[in-house]
Amino acid sequence: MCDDNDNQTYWEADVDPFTRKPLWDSSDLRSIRKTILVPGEMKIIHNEKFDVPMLDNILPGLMDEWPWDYTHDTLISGHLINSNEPHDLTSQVLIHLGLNIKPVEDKLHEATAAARRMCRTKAFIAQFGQWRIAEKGEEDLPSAKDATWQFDTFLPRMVAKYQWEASDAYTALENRQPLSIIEKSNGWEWRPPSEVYEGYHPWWTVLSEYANPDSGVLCYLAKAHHKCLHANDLWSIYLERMKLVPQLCAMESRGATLHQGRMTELEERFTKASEAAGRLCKNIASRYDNYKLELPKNGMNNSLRGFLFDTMRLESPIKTDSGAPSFDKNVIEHFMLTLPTKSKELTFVEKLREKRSADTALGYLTSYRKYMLPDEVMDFYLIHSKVNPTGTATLRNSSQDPNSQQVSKKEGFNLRYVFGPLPGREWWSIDYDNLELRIPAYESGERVMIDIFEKPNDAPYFGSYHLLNASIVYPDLFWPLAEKKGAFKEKYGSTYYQWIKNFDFADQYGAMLGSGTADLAAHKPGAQAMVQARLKEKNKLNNKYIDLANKWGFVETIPDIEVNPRRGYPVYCSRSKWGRVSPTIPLNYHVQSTACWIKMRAMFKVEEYLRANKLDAYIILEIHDELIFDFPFVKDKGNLHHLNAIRKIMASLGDCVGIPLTCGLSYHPHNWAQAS
DNA sequence: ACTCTGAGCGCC
DNA sequence: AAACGGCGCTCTGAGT
Repeated sequence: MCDDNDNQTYWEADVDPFTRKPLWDSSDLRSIRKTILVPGEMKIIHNEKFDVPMLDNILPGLMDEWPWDYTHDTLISGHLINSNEPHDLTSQVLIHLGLNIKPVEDKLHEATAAARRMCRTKAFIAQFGQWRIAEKGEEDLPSAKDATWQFDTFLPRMVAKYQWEASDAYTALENRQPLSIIEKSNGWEWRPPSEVYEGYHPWWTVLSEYANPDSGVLCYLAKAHHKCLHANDLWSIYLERMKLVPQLCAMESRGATLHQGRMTELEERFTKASEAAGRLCKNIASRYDNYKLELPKNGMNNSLRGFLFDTMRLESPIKTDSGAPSFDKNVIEHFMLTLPTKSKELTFVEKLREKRSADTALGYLTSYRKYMLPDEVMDFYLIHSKVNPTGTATLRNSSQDPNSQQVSKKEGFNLRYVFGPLPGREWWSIDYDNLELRIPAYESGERVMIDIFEKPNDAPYFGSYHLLNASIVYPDLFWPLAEKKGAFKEKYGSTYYQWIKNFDFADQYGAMLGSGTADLAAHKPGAQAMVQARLKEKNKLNNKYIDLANKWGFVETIPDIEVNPRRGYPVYCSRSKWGRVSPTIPLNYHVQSTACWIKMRAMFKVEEYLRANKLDAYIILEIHDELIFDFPFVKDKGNLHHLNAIRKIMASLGDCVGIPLTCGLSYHPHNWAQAS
């Protein structure tokens, strides 16, 4: 089924590496997948009545045989079966059941869009008044983004009803039945049913015709998923993973608190900064042949582009993905270093940077305003970000509306300042130390790295991976400063230390030897080759996972001895059109996902601890390798013993996958920005 | 009016 | 052929 050659197709690799059985229990996966590209017709489970019938009417007996007492989630199982595939119901049903419900969805979309258009016409408004149509940016629809029509799926039926009840035919009819609405080029008109076709206008039922198969197929999909999970020894992993659902729900509904006063304070400061910088930019531009610069609200627009590249004739050293000259923060950094001091150009670039930073921060604050809800305590508000445990191709959760995993901690723009505990509460955060470095280090047995983690107080590295690499890449600069803790960082904080940090992240995230990006970050040709020569074991591990990914299509997390010692969570790696997995992906996915598996298991045990001790304390935010806690305020860090216990629990989860771990603790009594 | 993409930028 | 991983959000500007 799966031989190791370059021409293997995407789905031929979906084989369990242990049993060598296809991960797919369906009869012919290839033909099913092909149907994704060929819209087909599905037998719609249709009910003649207007009202959506009970599920049991559609699928008799289902309720009796199905274990509904346990919350099953096809998103969780779908992700476990193939982390890299679309997990929306339409795609999953197509893949696992060979049913295409897309046409029903499309019909609903078409009808809703048409109804929305109709409601906006003068004739309609004259007859029925102004109806409210969902629009982007409305205050009480904060999560309405592009697919606003989805908020109006009730509309076709409502329009049909109003049109029918307003018609003369309706009142004239003894045996009252809804008529059909016919769209004509000159508007809308009514015809009695006999002139159209037998039955009703589709708008009466377009929503239920969408909803019925939607709920119906879900049951069969769950069955297909479960079969697949059992067949591939993934059931225990699934059950463990399902514990996440109620816990994330609880986290979401509790929310995080923020203080409006602090928010206003920042908004005022950033608004002033943005306006001042923007004015200066425009003034400078006007000195170039009276250039009328229109600054974008953020990022880039044609006016700014024209001024930078055509009028000022700046030559960007970096190109965007599409090959156009870029002017992002790296380019700005470049020009700050190279443009002549006191030149108009330099001032412009500086001011543009100030404006962008202020605008970006303001943008985030605006989005927090959009989503925040009043709390019971004066001037405090709540934000309930949505957490999606199947939102990434790895085991990370994604966060949405707003994304609370990207709250700025930039100097001068630290937005964590607005978040913080209510009066009478306090926040704590615990994060893993070097989680994503420790995993490959211990897994590969890379002694040099392990020593750093195990001797955090010893010279020359004092527990710092950055310093290790600095010693390899800049030996002449490093070794004279090796004996004193912090000396290298102090002397080269904005140059070599910063560069080696950038290098480390590039290397950690898989920058390829030969591409030169890591070397560029380190400002030293050959840097990556030097580091890789020292870290042979880690390099071998990288190659191992690249090979595995090419062979099987996925890599696995390190097996958890408490859940399933035989296999880990399979994480699928996408292939390029030439059939091979990009070599930057496999180790990355493996490490990132193992890290998140550990953190997820830790969350369960921490929750147990909190409840077992009857604490009025909660996990309120999760940021990949970090948990934020809301505790009742106790003076003199009176909760410290609990936090230390939790820290121990979190670290102990490393034992399940054989990675020794430690955690760091921060105390936020006033706000999230301030830590002690 | 709606749809889609690219660019830019925040976090880990 | 080309390689720095994972995300979400906003605005732009062109296309439909």
